[in-house]
Amino acid sequence: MKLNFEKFKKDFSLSLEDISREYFIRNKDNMSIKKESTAIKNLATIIQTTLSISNDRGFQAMSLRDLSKESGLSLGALYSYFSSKEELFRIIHNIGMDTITNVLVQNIAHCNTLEEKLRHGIKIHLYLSELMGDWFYFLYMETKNLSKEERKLSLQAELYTENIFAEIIQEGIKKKIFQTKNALLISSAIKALLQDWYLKRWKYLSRKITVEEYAEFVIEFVEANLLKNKK
Amino acid sequence: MKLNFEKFKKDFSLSLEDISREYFIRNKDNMSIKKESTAIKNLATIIQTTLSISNDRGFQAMSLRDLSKESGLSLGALYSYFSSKEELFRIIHNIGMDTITNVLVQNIAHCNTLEEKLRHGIKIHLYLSELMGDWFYFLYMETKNLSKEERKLSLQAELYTENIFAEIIQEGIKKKIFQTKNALLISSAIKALLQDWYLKRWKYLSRKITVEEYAEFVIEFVEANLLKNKK
DNA sequence: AAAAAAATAACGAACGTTCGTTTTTATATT
DNA sequence: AATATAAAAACGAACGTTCGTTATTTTTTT
Repeated sequence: MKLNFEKFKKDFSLSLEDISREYFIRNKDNMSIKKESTAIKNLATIIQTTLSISNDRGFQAMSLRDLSKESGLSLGALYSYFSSKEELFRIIHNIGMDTITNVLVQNIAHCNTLEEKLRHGIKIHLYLSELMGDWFYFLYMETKNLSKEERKLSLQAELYTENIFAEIIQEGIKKKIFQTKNALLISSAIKALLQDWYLKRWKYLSRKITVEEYAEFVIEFVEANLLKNKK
Repeated sequence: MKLNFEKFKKDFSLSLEDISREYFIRNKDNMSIKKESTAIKNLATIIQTTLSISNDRGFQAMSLRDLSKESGLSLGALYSYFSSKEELFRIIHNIGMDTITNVLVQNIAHCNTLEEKLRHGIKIHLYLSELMGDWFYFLYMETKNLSKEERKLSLQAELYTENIFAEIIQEGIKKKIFQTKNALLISSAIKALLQDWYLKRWKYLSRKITVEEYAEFVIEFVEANLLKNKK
């Protein structure tokens, strides 16, 4: 049950090609590209290049000519994989959301104690964002491109994660394991600390802090509050 | 010495007009608008509208026709206040950076105890970001528009704030007031929690959490770590 | 040779920007 | 005080360029 990053990384087999394959299989009827291997290869390239340019200069600032040049596909070829720039955004956004949500849901393990549950949740989030940093950063920074209604859905996803922690803490309070008046604020703070890891990658990278070290820190930081008068 | 938001708000007299006035006076030689009152009025409108559109849809997504329409100034008139869209960005970015830095530097008070100093720093940051939320959000989300070199300067500003807290904590460790192995990580976490306040305004607003409540929470949250084995 | 995929070329709309003109405001003259 | 003149500010149509997108042609694969 003891989770570390190496183990998570090994079990986490989702490559960009896997993600592209799943998308192709689900949507092959509406796609003009017939051959699976070609579709997957190019989809993976397109997504990777888009994430890379967007995270550097912004999705709006990326022209399709940029994408063409940096992906090695012609303008015409690109349009075999999406019908508009807006759709390209939606594809990446939706794939990212779904993938992340699925991995999180599947990995929220049933631990023995609530303390373990809390630690486990924090680690899973951090480890996943370590492996899918591009996606997390993109989803966070490019929400502006969504319509008003789509944004609301995106906000609910934010609250969803927060709620997972809130529920653990609430239950802990009932069972008198945790002690705090601010269960929701603490959940919110946890979320902020988890996000900092992928929003400020450059900082932690330059300081040579590993994801495991950071996870330990966050856990300690949070537990110092929840177990304040316990120890 | 006891600081609360109401007091800070009253003492903080900087309006958008004040900021525009200072910019005008500094740059009047290079400006085609001669009359101070006109320049200030329109500069304030331009800045406010740009911040508003940018924070909603993104600076890149804002066309100058949008800005013209929503500010009430014609396309031609706009170009009397800046020489290019890029310059408009730089003007707002630089004014924002300078203003915020100045206010912070001026308000880092010399408190009696280190604990007070820490609390004071947290409050000042939160109160200021409460009053200048638009600017903070803009500066955070639109860094992409800067050149590589300008970005580096921007990152150093991020580290500057962090360092203020790091130094307080370091000193506290020396004097055996605080206790932690992770002074820098805690500073980094403080920064993340302060940023969450203006990055997730919608969330805290909808939960009706006031800036004072949040400040109290952050202080409590941090002190629980620094004073762990003290109480 | 037929089908699929990629590359090329072209289109109209929208962009940032400029500029000749008009409107408004301030100054000078009667 | 009223009028004439000059300066300042605002206007919006038009320019060249770049954008997303589509139609056509070429290349590759089966």
